[in-house]
Amino acid sequence: MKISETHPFDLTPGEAVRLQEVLRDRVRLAGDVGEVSLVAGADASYARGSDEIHAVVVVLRYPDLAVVERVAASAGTQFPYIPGLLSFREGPALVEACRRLRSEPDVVFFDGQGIAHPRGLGIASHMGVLLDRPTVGVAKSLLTGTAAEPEAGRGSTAPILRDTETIGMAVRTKERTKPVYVSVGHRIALAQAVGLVLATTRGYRLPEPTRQAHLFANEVRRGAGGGGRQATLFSGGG
DNA sequence: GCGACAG
DNA sequence: ATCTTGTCGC
Repeated sequence: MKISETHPFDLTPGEAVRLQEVLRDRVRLAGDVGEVSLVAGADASYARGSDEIHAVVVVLRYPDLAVVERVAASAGTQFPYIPGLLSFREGPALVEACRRLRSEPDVVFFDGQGIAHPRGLGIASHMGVLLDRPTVGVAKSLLTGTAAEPEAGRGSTAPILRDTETIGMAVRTKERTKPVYVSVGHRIALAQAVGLVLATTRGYRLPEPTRQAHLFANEVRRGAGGGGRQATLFSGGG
């Protein structure tokens, strides 16, 4: 996957905030992804006290959700986890993993917020701008904004509000389970983002692209004796 | 000033 | 995010 744009990541928290305020104006909240044939999930993993980030991207064919490609990249970081600045910690490894991808997914799901962020630039939006590709934020909890509890049934939604503005959607992907929080990353409409999350969920709380990325990231970390690269490709099995 | 706070 | 066994509920 081609990286459209880049910038330094070794910034101070203050510089990172200023960069977010510049990049947020580049985010596109609309866009029709059209016919979807490949959906990717990206995630990162790391050991408790470690600053070695293991990032992965897993590409699934849509709508059958067969895994078509997996790539991983590991990178050290000095940036700590600070709420609101997650992408400055996980971003470098994620960008490198994206760069190693041969596939051109129609949309990429990231673990965390899109525009449902204090400055409108969660990790999904940030990565979307750098990749210039449609991205969606799928978070397990809220960073900012409020949302009512969606109705009990799978597929129910409730808007994530910041004042009167809808910045995302709480989505019940599985009954009797806490909802996931979906927000536009870049170049996609919220309704289509929510539709894709529901269409790629199979019996678990998290959509398959995200879930598969989660599993693979842990696999990479466990087996990464400090190494850096690995990639796995699957030819179409249909 | 205090509490909240993606992963 | 990670550590970490069993356990209660569907």
